[in-house]
Amino acid sequence: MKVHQLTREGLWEHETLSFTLGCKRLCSLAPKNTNTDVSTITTTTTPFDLKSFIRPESGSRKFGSLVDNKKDPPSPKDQVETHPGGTRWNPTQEQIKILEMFYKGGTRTPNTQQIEKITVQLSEYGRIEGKNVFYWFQNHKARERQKRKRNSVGLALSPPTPTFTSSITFETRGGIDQEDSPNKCRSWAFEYLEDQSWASCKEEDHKILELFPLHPELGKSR
Amino acid sequence: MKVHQLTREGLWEHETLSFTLGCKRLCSLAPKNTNTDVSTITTTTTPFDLKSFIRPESGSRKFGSLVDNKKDPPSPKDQVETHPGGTRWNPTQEQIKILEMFYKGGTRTPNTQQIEKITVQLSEYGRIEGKNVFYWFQNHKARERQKRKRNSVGLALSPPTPTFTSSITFETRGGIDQEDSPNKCRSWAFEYLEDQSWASCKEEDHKILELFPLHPELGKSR
DNA sequence: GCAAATTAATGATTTATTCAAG
DNA sequence: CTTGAATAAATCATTAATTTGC
Repeated sequence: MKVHQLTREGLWEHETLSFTLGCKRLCSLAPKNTNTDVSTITTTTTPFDLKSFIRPESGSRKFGSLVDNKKDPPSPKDQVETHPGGTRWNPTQEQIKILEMFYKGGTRTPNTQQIEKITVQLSEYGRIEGKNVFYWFQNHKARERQKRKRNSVGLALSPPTPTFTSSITFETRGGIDQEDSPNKCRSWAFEYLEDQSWASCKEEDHKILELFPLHPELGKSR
Repeated sequence: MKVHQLTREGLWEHETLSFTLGCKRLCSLAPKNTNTDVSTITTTTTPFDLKSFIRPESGSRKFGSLVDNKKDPPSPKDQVETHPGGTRWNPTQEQIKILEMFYKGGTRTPNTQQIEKITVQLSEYGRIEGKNVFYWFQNHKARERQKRKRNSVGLALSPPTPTFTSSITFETRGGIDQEDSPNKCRSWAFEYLEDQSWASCKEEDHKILELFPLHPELGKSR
């Protein structure tokens, strides 16, 4: 359904400077042996899925020395549900469950640290990358939003009882589950690039994590 | 799939795991001594601007062993223009110049590798982070777009000559400077997290960069 | 039963908007 | 008022559910 729109008109030719690169499209075929490195405690991914050489960028590994805590295959129900081919992330039941717990707990736009934390934990149940976590929250939030909107519109349009028909939209309002507001503190993944405080974070987990309340501010939503 | 559908009505109370985090808002006050580490060749930033301890997360450095190519103070015109206070990036003339070159060369949404490359290069002229480069392209693209739209609308609305009034919008059309289309290959910064192929990239710069054409595909624009 | 065809979900990207520093 | 930074909305694309004809 819905084929791609239509290509823009341009025909562009070259990049002035010789920057080129590995096409992500292709890369995505390679599993790109996730976490392991930066992740801290319990990582579970396989060392490297061969085939990773399909992907030019991933080239050589990089400081493999660093955290060489490369266990062998995962633990729980390992592969099976973890995108075997290596394309896009396919969350397992447990992963979804945990993610939803966070969501219900109020997490909407986790910052880099949170993302990595969550990623590490979820990696217990299958391969997963930080970006998957990030995207999940993005999408989940957006889709809850549109679902709610759709509902409210539906209710507004459909004639019958605008009265409280029990809790149809449950507690998705008020109380804890607010739109998002706080947490704008989320920094971006590039932080890893610049100051990879993550590697060191390992030892300060608790110390750091307790420094700030999860919802430091509440006003200033947008 | 589709299972978890309505696990929602839960009541979650606490975040099972004790995730909390460091607020980015605060962090951004700290310069967070950029690149140095990951960057490859010619890095120029100062080792670390002290004051970085304002930021809780940045804690200790991290594998300083890895690329210890930490030169001392920059070279060209060092600090001066590089956000002294430490808030947001304030590009120097040279940086803008180079960025525009890339833009005119056709770069719109550089991928992680490109970003880092560019960042390294630009860091010659002042402090800069990968995300600055990313945002610059995002904003520049968007604003060129809206500028163009505004112009075309303006022309459409204002009665006079819809004929070619020379090149008002210069080469922002056709030829080299197309909208964006390709380059969807851009991967996200999280890649650094997962597979930090960057560290190794240093030695394979040319090798890797020449593997793929910049605009591998042309259809499927959006 | 089962595999191709279709549809529904949802992961991943890009674009549009908004916020706010300077 | 320009523009760096960040978020939300829209869109694309792939996977799994499901339907359908055999």
